[in-house]
Amino acid sequence: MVDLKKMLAQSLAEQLNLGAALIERLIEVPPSKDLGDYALPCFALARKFKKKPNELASELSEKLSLPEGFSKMQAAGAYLNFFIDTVFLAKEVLSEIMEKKERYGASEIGKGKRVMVEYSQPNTNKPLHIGHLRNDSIGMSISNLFEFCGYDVIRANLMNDRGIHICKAMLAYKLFGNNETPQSSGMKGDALVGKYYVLFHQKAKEMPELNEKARELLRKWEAKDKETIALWKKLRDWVIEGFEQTYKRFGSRFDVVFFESDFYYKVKPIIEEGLAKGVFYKDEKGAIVAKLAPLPDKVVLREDGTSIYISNDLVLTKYKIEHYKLDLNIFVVASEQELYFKQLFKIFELLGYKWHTCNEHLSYGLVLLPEGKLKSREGKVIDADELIANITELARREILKRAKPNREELEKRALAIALAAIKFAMLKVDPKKNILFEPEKSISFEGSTGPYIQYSYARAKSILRKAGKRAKGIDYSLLSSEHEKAIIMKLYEFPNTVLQALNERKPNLICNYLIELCELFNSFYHKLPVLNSEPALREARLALVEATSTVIANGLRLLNIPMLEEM
RNA sequence: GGGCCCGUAGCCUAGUGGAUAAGGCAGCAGCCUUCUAAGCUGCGGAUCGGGGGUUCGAAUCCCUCCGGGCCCA
Repeated sequence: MVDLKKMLAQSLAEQLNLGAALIERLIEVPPSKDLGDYALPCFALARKFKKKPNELASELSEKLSLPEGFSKMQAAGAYLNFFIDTVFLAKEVLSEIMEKKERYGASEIGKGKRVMVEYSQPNTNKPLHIGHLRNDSIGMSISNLFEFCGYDVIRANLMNDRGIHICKAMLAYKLFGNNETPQSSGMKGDALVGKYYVLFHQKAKEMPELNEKARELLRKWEAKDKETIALWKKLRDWVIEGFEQTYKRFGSRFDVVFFESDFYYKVKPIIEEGLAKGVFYKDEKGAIVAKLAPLPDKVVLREDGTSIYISNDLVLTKYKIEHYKLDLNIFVVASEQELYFKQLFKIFELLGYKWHTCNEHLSYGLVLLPEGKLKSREGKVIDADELIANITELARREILKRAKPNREELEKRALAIALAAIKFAMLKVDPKKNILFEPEKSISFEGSTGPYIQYSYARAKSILRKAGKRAKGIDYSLLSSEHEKAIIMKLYEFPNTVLQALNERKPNLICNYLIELCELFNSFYHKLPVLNSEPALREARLALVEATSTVIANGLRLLNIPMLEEM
C-alpha cells in the first residue's frame, strides 16, 4: 500500500535537496486534525538555512509544490502542515482492505524465521488463577502478532509437575483425602488437588512435622518409589484434565506441551560442561554454583544433589532451541522472575552457545488484589474458572435485558462477551505495569472494554446484513465528512500499529487502536445514515462500514477475542 | 544494603523529544417513531510524584529525592 509519509518525505527531500531519511525522521503528526495530517517542524531546518523557523515555514509553504497524495499545505507558526488528499487515501485504503480482508495489516517481515512462545506454565498442584489469565492473554496475542507478521510460531506450554509444592498436595491428599476423586466429589480435578494444597498449609501450622514428611515424599519421588509415582500420576492427570477444560473455555491453545518431569533430571551433562568450562564451581558445602558477576551467583545443583527449578530450564531451553531450530525463544513470565531469566541466559552465554542471544524474557507486571499479592497456598486467589463463570453470568443477564436468544445462542454470546471483557481488561494495560484487580470494578461491559469493541462490530455487521445486494463501483469522493475522513485515516494506521505492537511486545497498542477506531465509528454511526442515504453515497458508506468491520475483526483476532455478529 | 519496573484528574489508563496533555470509569445535563442506547453529545475535573539539569522545545532524556511493586543479599 501507499506510504504517504514516505511519499511526502521523498517529495520534500527532492525539492529541498536534502536526504529523504532525514526529512522522514522530522515529519510528525500534529496534535489536532484541524492543523493537518502531517507536519514538518522547521526548527532544525531553520538552523541549516540560517533563518527563523516561522519565516522558513511560511516561505516553504509558498515555494514548494504540493506532493502527490496531498490536497493542501499550510504554514502554522514554525510548522509546515500537510493535509492528506482524503479521496486519494479513501480509494487506496478501502480497496486495499476489500482485497486483503483478514490479511489487511499482515506482513512478511518474519518470513523464514521461527519463534517459540512459551506461556501459562502452571504448577500441577492447584487450579489456574487470574495471573494465568493475564499470562495466557499476553502469550496468545504476542503469538498471534508474530504469526500475522509472517513468523512461523510455535505456542508452547510448560507444566511444572515436580517439586516440593507438588509433594505437599500429594501428602495432604494421602493423609486426609479418603480416596476422594473428581467423580466422588463432583469437583474439577485441578480444584480438588488445589483444595489439598491449601489444606497442607493449614495443617502444617499445627503439625510442622508435615514439612519434613513432604521432603521425604519428594526424595521418594525422585527415587522413583512405585507407590509415590502412582499417586503423583493420578493427581497430576486430574489436574491436567482440569487445565484442559479451562484452556478450552478461555481459548488458550498450545502446539506443544513440555513437562518439567521429562527434563529436569537430564541436567548432568550441562553441569559437567559448566564445571569443565569454569562457569560453575563447587562451593564449600558442595553445591554447584554458577559464577555470573555482575549478576548474583546462582545455585544450579543443591549440595544433596536434588534438583532445583533451573535444572529444567537449563535442559529444556537447549532442547527447544536446538531441536526446533528457533530464531527466537520467548518466555512469557511475570516480572518477579526477571533476575532468574537474566541468570539463565547469562549461563548459556558463558557456556559459549552461539544461540544464547535468541532468548527473550517477555516480562509483565503482576495482577495484585486490593489486599496485595495473590497467595495460592493461603487460598487468597481469584480462581480462573470462577471468574469466567461469574463474568459469564453477568453477561447472560445483560443479554436477557435486551434480547431473547435461544439457549445455545445465549450461552455462546455470554461466554464470548465474558472473554472479551476479561481479555481486554488484561491486555489494554501496558504489559510492564502491575494490574490492581478489584473483583467488582475491574471487569465492565461499558466504556473502554472488550464488549464495546464487539458491540461496534455487531452494529457494523447489522448494517451490512440489512444492506443486502450491493452495487458495484464506488465514488470515494463522497466520503467527505470529518467523521468519514477520520475513520479512513484510522484504518490507514492499522498496519503500522500492528508492527509497533509486535516490535515493542505491546498488545495494548492494538487495544488502544481498536477503542479509537470504534469511537470514531460510533460517532459516525450516530451522525450519518448509511442505508437511508442517496444510492451512490449509500454504496460509499457501506464500503466504509465493511472496511471498518474487517479491521475490527482483524484486531480482535490478534487479541484472541471472539467477535459476535449480533449482540 | 543493592538491582529492575512503575508513578499522568477521585479511580483506571493513552501519549516516551515538538503545537491547546487524549480516552474511559465515577459525577452532572441532554439524546431511543430513523441502520442495535453494551451507544452518542455536552459540562465540570491535571502544579504529568517533588526538585534540579540538557534542549529552540521535556509528561517524554539525564541527575537527585519521595511513594508503590518485585527481586537479590
